[in-house]
Amino acid sequence: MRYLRTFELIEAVVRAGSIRKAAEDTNLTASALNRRIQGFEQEFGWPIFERLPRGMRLNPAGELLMQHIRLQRTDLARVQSQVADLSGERRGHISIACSQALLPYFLPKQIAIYRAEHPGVTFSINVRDRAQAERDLASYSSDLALVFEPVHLVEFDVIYALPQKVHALFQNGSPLAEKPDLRLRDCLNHPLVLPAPAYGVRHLLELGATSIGRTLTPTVETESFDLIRHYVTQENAVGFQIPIGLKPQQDAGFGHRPLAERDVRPGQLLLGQMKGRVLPVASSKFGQQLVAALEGLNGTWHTS
Amino acid sequence: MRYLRTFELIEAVVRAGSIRKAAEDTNLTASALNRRIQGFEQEFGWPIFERLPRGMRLNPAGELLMQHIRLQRTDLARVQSQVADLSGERRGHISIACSQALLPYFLPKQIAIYRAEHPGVTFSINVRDRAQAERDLASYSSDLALVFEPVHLVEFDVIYALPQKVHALFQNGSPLAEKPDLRLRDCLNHPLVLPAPAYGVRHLLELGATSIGRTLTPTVETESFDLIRHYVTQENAVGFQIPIGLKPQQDAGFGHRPLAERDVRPGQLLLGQMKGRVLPVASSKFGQQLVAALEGLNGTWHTS
DNA sequence: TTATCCGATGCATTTTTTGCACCGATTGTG
DNA sequence: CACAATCGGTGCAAAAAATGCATCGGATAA
Repeated sequence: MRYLRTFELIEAVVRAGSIRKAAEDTNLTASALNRRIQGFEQEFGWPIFERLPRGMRLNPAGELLMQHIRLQRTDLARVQSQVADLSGERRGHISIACSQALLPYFLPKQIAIYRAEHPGVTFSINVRDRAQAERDLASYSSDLALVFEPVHLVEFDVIYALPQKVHALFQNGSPLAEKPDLRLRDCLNHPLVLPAPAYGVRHLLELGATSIGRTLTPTVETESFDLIRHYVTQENAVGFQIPIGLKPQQDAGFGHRPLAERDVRPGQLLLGQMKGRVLPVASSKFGQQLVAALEGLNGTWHTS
Repeated sequence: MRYLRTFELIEAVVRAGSIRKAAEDTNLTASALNRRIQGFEQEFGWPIFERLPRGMRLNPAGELLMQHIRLQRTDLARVQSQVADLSGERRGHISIACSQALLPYFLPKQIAIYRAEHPGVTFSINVRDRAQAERDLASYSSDLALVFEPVHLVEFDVIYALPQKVHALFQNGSPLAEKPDLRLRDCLNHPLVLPAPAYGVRHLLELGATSIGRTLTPTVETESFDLIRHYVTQENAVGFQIPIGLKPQQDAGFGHRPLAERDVRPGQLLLGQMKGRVLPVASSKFGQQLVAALEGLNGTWHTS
């Protein structure tokens, strides 16, 4: 879009931090770029950058303008998506902020299903923790968020909520597989492989441990759910995950089963969007498909 | 704003209905304008106009684009207003859709009060009936609406609601001024000067008349509240208005008093904005001032 | 039929944008 | 302290884009 060029250039300067660097990125001369910025500021009525001896930085007015630029961009994308939709061809781009647990099975399958019917649609999958996901929505970086136990819930419209018990992962042949009911205290006797404190699973485990007067002392603490899954096959340790990221029969060398609800309360996997925002057609339809898929899981082992 | 020029031109073509007419309005050649439209359509990816033998008309894609253009414009205005606000000077433009009753006293006074403190702010006052007012908000033509008994109330965020009894207007010396309690049936014996059916006062009167088994047969029916006020000074007729458009002591040759509540239920004067929209600073502050002013009226004769 | 109004297009002209060379100012370094 | 390295800003000429003019072909109304 030619008429959005000025905005692109402004964003380039913001990213690069100086006109000269931004000029290289945008295949322009520093002088040309400089004058476009100055020209815009004149039209806009106020400077949007602070001139520092080492470059340019947005001033408060510039920050406000950036919000406008982002809104403008995503709203144009929405219109184009809707226009494509009414001419029959479903095009567009869907950007999702999601928890790691969705990566191995759920999202790949859902994306494949959607793309089978609408090959013109492309996807961005951004792995975000629960706080970042909300920021992503607020800055229009993502259309949909699918996260476990988000924190704030302001500016967040919940489209669907799927309950998820916390599952314990253990080596094949572990005695944990035998008990009629899996208690948290039994797990705590093993070495623990825990997600970092920012994650919802960890938060629920901390709550459960506190209520029985214990503290969690992780042997391995990580941000990678993948590592948790693989580590329990190496040592007789216990890891924790939510079932949507697990297969019903794990044949990768470990087993899993839900923790007793009285020890660790189930969390919620929330599908949401930014409050009040009208999504592009593609994102909206994909959201509907996700709701249907999540509804299908509800009541099955995936939620237990 | 130079970069919005294309949008202005598109709007000009929409208004004029043909490129050649729009070219005159915009001080351009038809050829230049034509090529800008074509250029935009190419960038946008789809035609936005239908080429008719007698001119141009928006196609469905164009209608969607117009929504975007309007949003874009008003959001830019919001940003500029906020920027002006943070640099101390309060600038901006406030657009209000309102009922006629607000014109004689209430709005002029409020605008004057606001402008005394913020001379940089300008106003548009658009007289709209209750249905049009909502459309104005939805199309971003107005920031605030101050209307009596709006109809739909979808997409409408009520900021404040002020109860308003329907008042009867009559010639000085009319027997209607004497009765201890003014009943609707007493008014119906006089010639009636009624607002057109689209107006809230008329609607409430119709309801009241129906409930006592009468019908309203207006001697004069008009869209002008001003005419109603003046007509009752000419003939011994009865007109109807809401008190916010009246002085406590009418010295213009007529008196007024509220109808009994059991005959005609009071309506509500609603201050509102479009649901979910973030208003520019100026509009937002003026809205707060209006709320304070309306609160001050509540409980006084203005609402009785 | 004829006159009229419409959008589209080739070509010359005007306006705008860009690149180049250079300035003054600030900062970090030896 | 000098010196090199950046930074944003500016005058001027070249390149690119937008515009105006003349004109075409098609549809419509009188």
